[in-house]
Amino acid sequence: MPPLRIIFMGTAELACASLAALADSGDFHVLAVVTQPDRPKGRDLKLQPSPVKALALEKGLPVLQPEKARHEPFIQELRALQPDLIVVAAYGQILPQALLDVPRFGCLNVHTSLLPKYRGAAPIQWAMLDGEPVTGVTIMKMDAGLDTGDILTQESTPIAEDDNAQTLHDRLAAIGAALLVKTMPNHVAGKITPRPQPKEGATYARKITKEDGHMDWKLPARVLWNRVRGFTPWPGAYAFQAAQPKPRLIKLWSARPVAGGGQPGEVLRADKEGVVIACGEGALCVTSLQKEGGRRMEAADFLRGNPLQPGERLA
RNA sequence: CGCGGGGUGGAGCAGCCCGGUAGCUCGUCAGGCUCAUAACCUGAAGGUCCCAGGUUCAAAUCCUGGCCCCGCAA
Repeated sequence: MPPLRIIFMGTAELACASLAALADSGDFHVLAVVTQPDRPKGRDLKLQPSPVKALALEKGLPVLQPEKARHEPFIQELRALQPDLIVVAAYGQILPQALLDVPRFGCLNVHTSLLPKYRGAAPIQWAMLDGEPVTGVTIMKMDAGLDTGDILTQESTPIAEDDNAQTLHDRLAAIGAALLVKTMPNHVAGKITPRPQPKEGATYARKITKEDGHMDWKLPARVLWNRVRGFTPWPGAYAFQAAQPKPRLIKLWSARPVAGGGQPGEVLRADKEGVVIACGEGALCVTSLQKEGGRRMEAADFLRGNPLQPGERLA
């Protein structure tokens, strides 16, 4: 059997593992990589290629960057490539039915949740924020809805206490890539019967915003602990320390719930073990933190030059 | 040129505005105290103050250029 003719559509870092797996396998011929146009990024607001584009160039694969994938001229361009299959992972645009109809074996999507739970933009973070014990990856046959396509395969992974959104992301990316290359041949061979998603239990994982990372100390420590993990590395869990001329933003990189009580936001202790902050219920021991302008530090290092006194309130 | 903070013994910071002896907390090493210690006491070692120019009698400090790290914004 000749290699499957594949078009890969992806943008974010998450998609890179899948693209690499496809490109490195002899079973697939990647005709083109579709990714979002370069965007201004970084401190100089310079145009930056997406992680997927960077990888594609490294692999010597042709790159397409349409502003809108749904526009007819672009869909015709894809059609002309005569792909057998399109694989989509963290691409960032909704694809219309006309595009989904291009490849004869349809479009597959790598989604980082156990669908129908956590459809949408931020499934990894929300699974963690909700304190789920388990999450996973779903390979689905795409339809025109938002992550509503029929399920081909799924693989789960437990969410560990020391996981954060970054570690979970990396693990899911790897699992997804492996599951994808395993699923594709079986799908093409008709060995998999697509299962419609259960009607019950569907949830939507809305996009995370910068503001979500602002800690609300009135919430229970358990909830804030999940937020610290779920918002690391982006947007980061943060709080403000009173300072002149303006409050200083402090990012909380890692923490664990501990016993304790006090006014929400009050620093109860600050030593090499960490900075213990009272929450609405219980307390949070922050073990790794970073002030604006500074680099990330363990609590002991941070406190040497940035004293936090018991009684001080964070907002 | 999007806005801003920073680079000072091994770690984290102060000193810079207002040039003139390298400071603090911690770590390290040695000694002491102690049943003992991550605790306490005493002492010591350890620094091209990011780099290159400039101003000056004198630069960590002021000026110019460069490199690197980070927060915001996107």
